[in-house]
Order: sequence, then structure tokens, then C-alpha cells
Amino acid sequence: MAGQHTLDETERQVQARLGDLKIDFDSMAVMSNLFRAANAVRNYLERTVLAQHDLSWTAFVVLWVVWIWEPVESRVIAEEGGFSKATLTGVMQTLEGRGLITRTRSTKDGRLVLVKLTAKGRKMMKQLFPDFNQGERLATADLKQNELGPFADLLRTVTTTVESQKVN
Amino acid sequence: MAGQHTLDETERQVQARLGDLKIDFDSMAVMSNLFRAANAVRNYLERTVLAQHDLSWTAFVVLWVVWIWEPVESRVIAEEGGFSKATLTGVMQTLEGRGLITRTRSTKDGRLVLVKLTAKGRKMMKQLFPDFNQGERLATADLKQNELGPFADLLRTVTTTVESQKVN
DNA sequence: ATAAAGTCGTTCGGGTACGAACAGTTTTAA
DNA sequence: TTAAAACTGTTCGTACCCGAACGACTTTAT
Repeated sequence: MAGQHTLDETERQVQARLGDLKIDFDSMAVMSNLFRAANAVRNYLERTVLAQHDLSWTAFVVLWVVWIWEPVESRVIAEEGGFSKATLTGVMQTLEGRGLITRTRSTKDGRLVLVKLTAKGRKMMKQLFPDFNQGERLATADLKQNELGPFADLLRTVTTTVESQKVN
Repeated sequence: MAGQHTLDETERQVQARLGDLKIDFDSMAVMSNLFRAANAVRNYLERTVLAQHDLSWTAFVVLWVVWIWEPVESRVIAEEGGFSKATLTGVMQTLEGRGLITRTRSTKDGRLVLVKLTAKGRKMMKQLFPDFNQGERLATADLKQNELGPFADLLRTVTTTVESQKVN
């Protein structure tokens, strides 16, 4: 990470390879920095907070969603976490094997699986989440307090824009 | 994605599980939306632009870095792309097998590997990148033009803040 | 000069990650 | 009512993804 090349230099190189083709460098800069930031924060939290509990990023997201909304259906976890059902099945097998969650088939609708935290899982989250949030606070420490709201709005707008495209 | 629960409801649930422990909900909202946005855009571009060329996200990032900076050392690609050396080795083996890049050991320093695009790789990028950038433009389509610069700055600040923590 | 320390890319093992195909369940339509 | 359509979670195959250990190479220190 931490690209050693300047933005200007990158733009020149891109333009040199595409002749006079029109490129939107403003949106390119936003997207490039979006992925860099997400990657940097994720790696940081994985290496510090999550490693202490031997949790992967996805495993933590699953635990978090279940912690907040239990009992919760599998499909909700996948949608809330932003990954596929297939991925979720594998991660939940790992978490169930470690005794952190339980899965039971719904009696109301035989297609659904309801997920809950075990006492062990709840204990872990109660200890883990404050540390995680402390990491989040640190990642935004150099921003002004009154920038945080508008910043979150910009990000939400991007998500909404892209999600609405999916349908088409 | 597209969480169906409101932010307020989530905050209430978190607080209910942690008692009077202080949680920074502003930074939590920023981070949550950061990961959502990055994930949504990535999935969108993978499913549309990249799928047409049978490329994974990481494979595209590798090709892009090499395209701009060739000949380039492996370590630079990994750093610029934000993934590990181990990941890079695997992805480059795939790309070399498909005849899109070449790897040659440096004669100046026997530890380094220099990576270049093949003619086929360059042709693909010249066709692919304008479509990719069009996708980026679309993802920012609902933002005001004069918001893009400050938005990129906010993201860059987060990256810088987190990266500076790594060292300690 | 040469041993020690550092750097680089690869390999290895285990855990993600996804689309496609599938079986079981529920809903819809005629 | 009952066949068709829709939905849910799992399995399968393939590719990614990382930390740790490793071998090859270069730089540093004495």
C-alpha cells in the first residue's frame, strides 16, 4: 500500500497509454482511494484486534451480525455482510466447530436456518467489540468531528448508486 | 448488502449489549459504510467489466500496475495493490499461464523479479480500462462534481492514519 | 574476507470466496 | 389439487488470500 507514485504521475502514464481517450480522473481517484482505505483499515484491524482472538474478517462480521440481531436467518447474515451464501456456509461451519454459534432449522419454514451465539460467543464479542470500535475510532482520528457525518453520507451514496445498478 | 436495519436501531442494539460502555458510533458509521461501499463497487465491477475478460479483481489490479509502470518489480506490485507477496505469486502464475505477463529475474539484483505485459496483455488493458473507468464514473454519478476532490482527501487521510499505525 | 543480518520471491497449509448445480421446502397458478 | 415456479442452504470445483517457513541473493559489520 501507500503508493509511492504521485497521482499526477499516474494520470500522465494512463493518458500516455490511451492517447486522447477521455478518462474521468476524478472518479478514478475517489475509487482508488476507496479501495486503499478499506484495505488498509481491514488489514490493520485483522492484524491487531482480530488476530488476538484468531478471527478472520469475515468470521468477525458474521459474529457481529448474529450478536446484534440473533436469532437471525442465514440469508440475512449474507446480505448484511455482503458476501455469498456459499462463503457463509463455510465460515459458519468453522464458527460452529469452535463453539461460537449454533444453527437450527426453522420449524416455521423448513428452508431457513436460524443462527444464534453461544454463551462463549457472546462473551467473546463483549470483550472484542470495544477493542474493535477503538480501532475504528483510531482510523478516523485525523478527521474533524464534523466531517464524519458527511463522510458517511458520501460513502452511503456510492453504495446506493451501485446497488441500484445491480438490478438492471 | 443494503442492510435492511436502520442505523439508529443498530446503535440501540449495540448499546443494549454493552451497557454503559462508551462506543464511538460516528466512526463506526464511517467504517461500516466504507466497507459496504468498497464491497459494492468491487462486486459490481467484477460482475460487469471484469467478467467479460475472465479476470478477478486482484488479477486486474496486478495488470493495471504493470500496465502503468512496466517494467516493475514484484514487491512494488504487492505494495501498490495492497496484498501479500504470497498472493501475488499465485495470481502472477495464472496471468503468466494465460500469456498476459512475463517474469524475468533482474540481472542487477538477483533477488528481484521484473514483470512486464505481453502484447496480448497490453491489448487487453487498452480495451478494458476505458470500460473500467466508465464503471468508476457511474459509481460516483450521484455525487456533485466539486465533492469528489474532498471525498478523495478524506479517504486518503484514513489510509495515511492507519498506515502510520502499522509501524508501531 | 567472511559471518551475520537483511531482502526478495516462492512454497506450503489452512481458511476464505464465488458461481453453478443440487436437494429440500414453500408458494404460486391453473 | 397438483404441477410448476420460487426460495434457501449446502456441496463442489476453482481461484484467491495470508502468515510462516524457506532458499537464494545482497548488504552490512567486523
